Amino acid sequence: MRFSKAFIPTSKEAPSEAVLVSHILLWRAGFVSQVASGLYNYLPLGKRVLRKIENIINDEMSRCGAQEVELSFVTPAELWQESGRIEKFGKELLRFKDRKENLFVLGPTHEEMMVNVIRNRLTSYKQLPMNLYQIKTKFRDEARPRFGLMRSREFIMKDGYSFHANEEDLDREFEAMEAAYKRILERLGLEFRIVEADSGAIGGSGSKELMVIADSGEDTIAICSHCEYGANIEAALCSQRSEIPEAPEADFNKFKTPNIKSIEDLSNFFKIDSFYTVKTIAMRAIYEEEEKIVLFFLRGNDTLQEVKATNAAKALELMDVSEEELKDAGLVAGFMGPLDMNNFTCIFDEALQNADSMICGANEVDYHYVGVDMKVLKEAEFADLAQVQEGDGCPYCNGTLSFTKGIEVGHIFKLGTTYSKALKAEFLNEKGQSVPLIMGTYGMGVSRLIAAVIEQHHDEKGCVWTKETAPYTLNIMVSNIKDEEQFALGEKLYAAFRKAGLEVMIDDRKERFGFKMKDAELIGFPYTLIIGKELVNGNVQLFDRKKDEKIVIEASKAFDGVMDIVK
RNA sequence: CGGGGCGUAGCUCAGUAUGGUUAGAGUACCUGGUUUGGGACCAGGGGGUCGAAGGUUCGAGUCCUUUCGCCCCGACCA
Repeated sequence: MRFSKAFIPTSKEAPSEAVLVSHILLWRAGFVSQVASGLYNYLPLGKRVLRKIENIINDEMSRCGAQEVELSFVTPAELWQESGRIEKFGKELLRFKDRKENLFVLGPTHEEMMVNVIRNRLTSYKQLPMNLYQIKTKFRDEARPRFGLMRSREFIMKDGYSFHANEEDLDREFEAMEAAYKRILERLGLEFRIVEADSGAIGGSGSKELMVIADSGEDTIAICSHCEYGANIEAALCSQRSEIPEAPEADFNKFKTPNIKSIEDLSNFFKIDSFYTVKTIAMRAIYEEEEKIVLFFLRGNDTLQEVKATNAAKALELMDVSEEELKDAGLVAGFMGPLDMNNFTCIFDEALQNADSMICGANEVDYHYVGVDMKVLKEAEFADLAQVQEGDGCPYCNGTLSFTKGIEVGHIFKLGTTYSKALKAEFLNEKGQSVPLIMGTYGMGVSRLIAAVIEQHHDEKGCVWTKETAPYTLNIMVSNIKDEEQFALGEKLYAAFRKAGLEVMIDDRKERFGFKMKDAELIGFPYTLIIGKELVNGNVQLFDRKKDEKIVIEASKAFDGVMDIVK
């Protein structure tokens, strides 16, 4: 491509609404432009990068025997009613009617559509397993799109779906997909971590997220200092505390604790470690049919992990409860405790199992119980509710956990039969029984990956694309196009590199050296071949964007010299 | 959906407190010239329904009302 003819609107200044470095640079370098909140145009350079990433994905998918399809973006609302997700997705589903008044939605993900495609077509165990995927525009009418391509409403996702006759085969495919996703991210040159994720209300036996490490990430992940363990904080586990503080000695008793409401006040008041206090958190749990107050109990030094709590309560979501509402329910803010709470659903954190010598609220203003043995609570429901903290022990080795921020670029999921049951996608097994297909789903945010690559690969001058992601591998920069020798050599090399199949751009614009160099650095070509003032000495220079250095090459050997480095 | 901020040239922004020439600057763009190794210089030029609608006023970018859009924090996010 000739720069003089290319549509690459670069800009010295950043748009005021952009905050994230990837958003700023992709905009400034002319890769994307914004249409409206959460809607972006891909300009020629952006489209090329997009295709690069898609090619890598396609390559790795075909190595795994997955087949590419393309499903309709507009999907009949009926399918969403059938699966029950039309309510669940709520306003994120963009709905509209056609001229015949039929209701449709723009696909935010395609489980329903894919199941619809294969049901009554994958009907025998002999046809299994099957893995079908697509790379396609998705639309989710997010309440709050932000951070440029990172979280847009219209975005491009690779979504794959596999179908199996049994759980073992799903496990095998899940691992194969994990390995494939790992290879994709490695080829893209990303530093990432595959972490355990919350499987959420969808159920299924497991899910993993692919997190690109970046300070700008929206997710917090806990990673082990020693082993491979990593988990989204929503699902992270930790080992049991190794150092147990000395237990306070006290017989069971009711104690006057005037105006002592917080855990901090309580541990100061009794001069004990908050480990021996019981934290009580009341939440309003929302269910499909009803809503009710659920009480969660943890050790005072732990904090409630809301996603874990939501799962433990099997609720759709949890809402905060105001002091007013607590009072109406007969609860005393600041003095709630687990004893005699038969009227409420109570869930205890596992750390409270067999806990002794505890201090907890007496459900009476200004009173706490001391010396409580949790064993008095018969048939209490225990679950993992506490959020892991930095420094906690790894659940699998003796390493410690630290927190880092990640960008979720992929999510792979063992779905099981949730959708095949809802949409009645069944096959005949070896025994001739009709059973639902067992499914896995594998998502990867392609447009988000573009932003993630730049989040990790940039400097103060601009983008630094890796060889596999760059829109063009080589930029030939003719310093002064009025210099006939420079111009002629540039054209000659441009033709030669093109013939050799290299993705090459020639900057033949009537601009000065500095101007063109700034653009080259902003755009982030991995290599720029500078044909300039050194030519009178018989030399050209190859600028390496990542190393930020120029090496001199004899002009007569430019082609081979560059090919050796660039290929 | 709650809280906050901002809408003036393609982009960055001044002007709005206290209403008053023909609405400005930088940058980008066009023409001519000079220049040619780090976003050059000189001269000339094009480009604006001041987000929109309504109102107050002799007069509104500026005041009032309504509304739309964009960004940030939070809620939310298979």
